[in-house]
Amino acid sequence: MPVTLADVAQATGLSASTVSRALSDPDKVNPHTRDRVRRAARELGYVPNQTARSLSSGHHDIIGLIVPDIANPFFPPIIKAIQARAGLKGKTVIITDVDEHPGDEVQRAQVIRKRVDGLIMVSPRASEERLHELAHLNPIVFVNRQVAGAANVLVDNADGMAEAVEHLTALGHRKLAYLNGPRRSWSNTQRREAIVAACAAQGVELVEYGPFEPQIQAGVRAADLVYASEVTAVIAYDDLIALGLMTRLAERGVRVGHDLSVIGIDDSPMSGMAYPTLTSIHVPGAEAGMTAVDLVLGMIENPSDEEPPVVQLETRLVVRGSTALAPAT
Amino acid sequence: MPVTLADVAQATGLSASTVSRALSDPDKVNPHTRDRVRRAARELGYVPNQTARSLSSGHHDIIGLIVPDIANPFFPPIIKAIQARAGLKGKTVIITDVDEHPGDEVQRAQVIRKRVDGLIMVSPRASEERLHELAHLNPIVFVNRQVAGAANVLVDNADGMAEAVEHLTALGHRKLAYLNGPRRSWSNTQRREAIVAACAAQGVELVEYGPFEPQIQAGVRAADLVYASEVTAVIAYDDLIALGLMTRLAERGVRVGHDLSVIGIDDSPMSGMAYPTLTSIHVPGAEAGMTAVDLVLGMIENPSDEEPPVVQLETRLVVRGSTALAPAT
DNA sequence: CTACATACTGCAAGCGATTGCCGCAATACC
DNA sequence: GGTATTGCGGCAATCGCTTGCAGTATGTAG
Repeated sequence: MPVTLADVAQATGLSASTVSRALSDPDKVNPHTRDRVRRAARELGYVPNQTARSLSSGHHDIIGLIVPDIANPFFPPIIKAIQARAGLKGKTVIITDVDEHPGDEVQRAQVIRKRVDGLIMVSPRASEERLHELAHLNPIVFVNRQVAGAANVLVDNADGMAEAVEHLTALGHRKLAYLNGPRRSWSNTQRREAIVAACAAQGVELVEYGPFEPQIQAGVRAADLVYASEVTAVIAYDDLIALGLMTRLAERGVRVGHDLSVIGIDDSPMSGMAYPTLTSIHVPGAEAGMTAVDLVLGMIENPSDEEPPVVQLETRLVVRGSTALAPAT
Repeated sequence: MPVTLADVAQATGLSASTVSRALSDPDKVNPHTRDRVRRAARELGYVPNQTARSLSSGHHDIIGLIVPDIANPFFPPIIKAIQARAGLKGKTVIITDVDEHPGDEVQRAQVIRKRVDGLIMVSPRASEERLHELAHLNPIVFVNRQVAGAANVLVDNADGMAEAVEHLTALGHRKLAYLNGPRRSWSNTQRREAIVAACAAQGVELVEYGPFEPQIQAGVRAADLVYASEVTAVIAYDDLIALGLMTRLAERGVRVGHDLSVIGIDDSPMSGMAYPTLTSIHVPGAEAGMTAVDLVLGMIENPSDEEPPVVQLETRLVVRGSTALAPAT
């Protein structure tokens, strides 16, 4: 039913090889022939069968992307950055959402890997050992998650976190809370350690709550814990939790940015749109995505056996309306 | 380098055909042989080459999904519903975000189509003619966009819109604004016509603004227009615009849900989390997604030449905190 | 006029699976 | 015990395209 290369060949009286070359390697064929082929292809409505092409050529011109949860606003900008960058290089991106099921990640990666030239996994949740199994299906790069022996694009939370604590102390806060993310989250470990270090360095008292899932609902739940405590400022594992927190606090009559300061992490698009606007630690997701694409593409072009590259990106605090002077005691 | 079927065949002393059957059609082979093959495959680390499998079998066990913008919170629930439903039936979903570039949609669809067994396009932005070209690459189903001659899952905005206007008039509002979505958006046309009809039916004065892009920023811009007008209630093309509107109005000291009522459309996850919570017209995205999957799968199983199915889903109003009695004049 | 590049194009061998058809042996039946 | 059945497994064709190699024609040089 569908038009194949052979049909075009027959229509033009040429061989399949020539048609193939005319279409995908124009320099190797006589300009006149090329045009004739192109015209015929167009007229017949020929669309190359990518599957066949991949099978014989060995590449797909696709890069695979695995994210934990597209509903989390942290990811879309990353995804878009990746798509844009890949598009620039003539690659298509296919996205898979594993819906926060760590168990699926590895398996999905294995399957997808067979259909793409390279893989990018953003913030994978699976255990280090399991991810390690994946390191071998090069090219693969892990974003926002350290996996020894594999290409990594990492985000260093320390700077931003230090800035955040510094910002709060400057505003007079002396006791603050950290709302933990998922217990097994690598990011949470990083962030938690960074804040503990920052608080210790700056002599601020820290209490912890959680773990909380990176969802608005969890922030709502967190709000009541915070409300009952005596902290004057809160740093949340991510913007979603911060947002849920703010909403719930507003309901209970707490004026965020006045009675209580809140800082989120990720600097997702929502943070500028909440009310009050959310002070947040900017995580360079888009840059990370673009870097990841460059790494994958690089690894595709010259697959070396050298130690895979590791890139570190930095975070910084973006101050908005949710942080203010500590209330007088 | 990679282990192939032939390798497993050689290792077991069997033929490739037998190995193939043992792996993908277990009943056609002796249990003992089957186990032997499985073990060998496991030991060798054999992973079937999906590309080859697709080429020869003609199917991919994948369904393609094209969405305009994953950053728009309206889509993730749909995407997840689609993935869940497809997963249940043993299919994988690959997502492509066309980033609101209508021009890309058709081309992307053509390309993707070659790698999947069926296609779902959610809220495509391209013109009807262009979409019509796609109708032929069956199975394909359009969600939230009517394309004559193709399978459709449509959402009827009329009910929800009527409820919304009714709700507002019951609260005493007599003059309201509609914030238009993108000019060429099919949904916007539907919604606009529905609200015009509802207002006419209920004797309410209507003013229109826009078009606005479905983004929070656009809502911010809309806010100033609304502020300067004399309406007491606003219905926005979607929740994002409504959210941006509310944020900006809050900044300007307008108490939404008191001085002014706001209704969004989509009932996206954000709406319950804003402050005040956003009254919104619930659009059954998840149901639409699931239905779409069922349609595609159905069309794959028995490709008929009959008129492709069209399913209509309904909307309803979900009242939250952003709507209240009209202020006394 | 022969000899040798040069430029295109065709041949045919894959890529790695699936699958219809056939043959063989073991089992069943009478 | 002879023949019809049935169950397994192998052969080989096929999916649609790419690509190394070889062949032919044209052009240039000697």
